[in-house]
Amino acid sequence: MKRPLLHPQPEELRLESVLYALADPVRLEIVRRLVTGDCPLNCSAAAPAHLPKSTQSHHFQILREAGLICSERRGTEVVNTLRLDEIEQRFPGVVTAILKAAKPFQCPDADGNA
Amino acid sequence: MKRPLLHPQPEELRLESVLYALADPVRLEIVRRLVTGDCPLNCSAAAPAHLPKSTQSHHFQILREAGLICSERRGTEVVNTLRLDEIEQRFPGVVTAILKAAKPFQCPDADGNA
DNA sequence: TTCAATAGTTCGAAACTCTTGAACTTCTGT
DNA sequence: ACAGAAGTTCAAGAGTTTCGAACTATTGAA
Repeated sequence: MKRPLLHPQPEELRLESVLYALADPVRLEIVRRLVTGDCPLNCSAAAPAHLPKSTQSHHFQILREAGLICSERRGTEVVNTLRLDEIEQRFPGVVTAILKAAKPFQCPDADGNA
Repeated sequence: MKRPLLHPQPEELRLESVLYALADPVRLEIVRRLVTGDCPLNCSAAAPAHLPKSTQSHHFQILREAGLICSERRGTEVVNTLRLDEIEQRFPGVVTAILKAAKPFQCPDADGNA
């Protein structure tokens, strides 16, 4: 079977699902990594080290179905990007405030400045 | 036994717990009711109608232990208030953005103005 | 084309959490 | 002291989460 990584449309995003997805330390960390280096990361690179692959896969599914990330197959790997703009448009300030609160020490911006 | 409604200190608040608490539709609705009418509400008044009391109690416990609400016994009932200022100070913008996103239609303020 | 390696996904079982009725505790008014 | 009101605790069934084992898809040789 081939379920091709379904992503919700912007209108379909549910606030509860977004919060639920971010309420897990592992998933919050994944999102944090995706936002800091703003290039697509494959699953292993985005997830904390030593996390079993099956657990990884589960977390990425939850992030994807909440609409937080977009995952595409690229050869043998799946690369992930944050859907930050869409989420900001639908729920302004929510994810940015969470990400700010989640990392009180380091705050590099998108242009690479510290 | 008498566990006297423990509340975490502001420094003890964990972002994950706050998000987790707000990721449930029932609890989000409770918080929404507590913020709109900004007077203390007892559990039955703050919770959605017809929710079993045991379930109510469970949800209030999670909100309390996440640090989102303060619950005090007042005679035979327990009255609840949002700990909005403390949470805003610890995680600026997070809960306010969530509450804004959670109610796109209605925004009556405390004075009864629309 | 076939093989092995790499990157993820699916399955299944144990551990954990959520929901809810039943029983219990606290406080108030009579 | 008793009945009633408001919550809490307990226990059981349903639903999740975690993670190893088996599986699938893609690539790059041989």
